[in-house]
Amino acid sequence: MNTSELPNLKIHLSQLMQQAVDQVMTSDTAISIEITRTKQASHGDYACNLAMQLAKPLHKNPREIATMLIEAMPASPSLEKVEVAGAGFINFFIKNTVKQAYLYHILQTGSTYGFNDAGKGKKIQVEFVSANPTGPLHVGHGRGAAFGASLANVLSAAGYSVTREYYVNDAGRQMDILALSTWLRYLALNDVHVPFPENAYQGEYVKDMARLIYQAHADRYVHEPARLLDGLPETAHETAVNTDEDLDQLIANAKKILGQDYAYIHNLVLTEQLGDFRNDLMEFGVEFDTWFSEQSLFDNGLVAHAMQLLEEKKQLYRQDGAVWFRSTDFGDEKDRVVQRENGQFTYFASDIAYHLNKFDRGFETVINIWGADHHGYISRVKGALQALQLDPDKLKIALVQFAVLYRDGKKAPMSTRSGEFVTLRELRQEVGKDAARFFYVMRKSDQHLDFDLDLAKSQSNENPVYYVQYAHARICSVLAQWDGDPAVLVDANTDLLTIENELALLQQLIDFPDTIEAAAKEFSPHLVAFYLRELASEFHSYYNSTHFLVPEIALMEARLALITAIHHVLKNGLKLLGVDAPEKM
RNA sequence: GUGCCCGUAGCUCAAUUGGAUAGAGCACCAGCCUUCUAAGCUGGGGGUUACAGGUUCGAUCCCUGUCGGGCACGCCA
Repeated sequence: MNTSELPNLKIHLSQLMQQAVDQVMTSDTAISIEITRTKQASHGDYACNLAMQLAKPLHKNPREIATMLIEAMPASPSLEKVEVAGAGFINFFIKNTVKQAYLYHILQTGSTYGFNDAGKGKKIQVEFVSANPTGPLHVGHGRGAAFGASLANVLSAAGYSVTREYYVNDAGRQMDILALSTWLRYLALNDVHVPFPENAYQGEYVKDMARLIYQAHADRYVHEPARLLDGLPETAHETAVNTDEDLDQLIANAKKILGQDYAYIHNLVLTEQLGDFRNDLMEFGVEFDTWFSEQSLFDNGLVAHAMQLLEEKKQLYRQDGAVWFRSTDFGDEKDRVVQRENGQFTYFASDIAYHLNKFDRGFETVINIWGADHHGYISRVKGALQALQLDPDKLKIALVQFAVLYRDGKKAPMSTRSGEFVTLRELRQEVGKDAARFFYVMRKSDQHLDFDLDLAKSQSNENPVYYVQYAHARICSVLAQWDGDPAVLVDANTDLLTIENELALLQQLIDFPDTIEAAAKEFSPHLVAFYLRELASEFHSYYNSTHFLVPEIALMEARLALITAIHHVLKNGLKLLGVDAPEKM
């Protein structure tokens, strides 16, 4: 058999059904032919529910239609038999020889088996994490990172041309607050003490950055501390401030006092934080093609440009000294401010410019991965796209629910500002990259995730990742003991793979490309995780019931060919999820 | 109060998006190492899919209502 032209069985069957439909149907009723895998062996390998769908338009009972379709269907060398079952299902039984023949295909494609061209090379962008560079990444960001990276990998494997992007919020007030926080800590190192604002960044990493400046420049950035509390209430000398207004006044004072030097502080904290993120994410197996600066949107005039376009389309108006976008025209609950009374653009304004820019860069589909707390933001961004005459359906928002941390059976507090959180780095150090990555994508992204730290730390066999990795390691171990040339396995006589376990494994291997395609289509990398666990389960069962290194050479090589194929699929699948496939455990 | 998401075994989660008898893992019970790694395997009990209606050949999935949980309702990001 020519292995390079092996048909995708689902596509093959749907083509057969299409030809049957063309024979049976005279009118051109709109139909969609869905071929699904069956759950039970007695129902064959694949099923089609078309006859039930056609019952109403044809005014006939489904079983009768099913019989007609089967009779009209061209013969296929791949099929053992086709049956009508249940209420009108058409069940397809695939010949064992076809399943066995797939093994050659898998062995030949190896590290690329499972990849397909469902995406047809369409340019797609995945923007994820995009956390404010104002403090270390925590376990909440970890979920977005794991989900986004896995989704991007899956999309890539499904034939899309994927760009992974991180949007850096380097332009806003939060960065000013971090710069101020760092400078105040630095002043303290120089014995200039001001009560540290309650709503500034409290974390230790702020003190670390302050120390960095102090060690390199001593008191170089201590200027006129007496003016620091200008315009603030008298109490600010004794008690820490805690209102937004007071904090903004402090920032303004800092900018005035530091002058040109403010940019140095601002830039240093940004560089430090981004460097830390990049390193942290890299060790988590997450890398980006583009780090896109929000500030660059202002510097390159893209925000002004976007605002001008909206203005031309009469989508902006002035009220109470601010500039508003008519998002209610596009289904939002209320209109939104794009430029504040003080002249500053809002985050929303730069976000409009950013999304306009994404489509200007030629992406056919743009995926944003957001925390679930941002869901109220969707309608205004899509509204803005619509106002700019872009198709809002080309922007897909994948909301990732929060990961709630449990320690000693109790909820762990999570607050970035107060510095009370478990960092992603700590999580990795405690449970390992692989367990963390797998754990994160074991759940559907729109489900809340209970992250039990004690369980994850325990390194016990409750961690599902070990189960899959162990299957991989066992195969490597067997192949090492065999110590033969893997090339000979391509010529193995796969007709000898006839026991139930082996045929089930073959079918699962055949399913792998379909799983990747479904995961890409549904933005559901968890399907890959579940698939891998099921494959590992079937393999472990096989391993326990059947000996591979048997004296009969032909039988041994057939079995080794099978487990080699499993080895490839486990490895390829784990790679999509950012999990290592160790050869020994 | 209004909007969005969610509610499935004791616990944590699936269910090919409307398909056949709702499945796994933990936990619990009983077995399997003289044999390629026991981080494994085999068997067992566990369910009114929160509740009540509706739509149709068929509903965990779609619609309405009730209850319960999360999130969002800024000239913050």
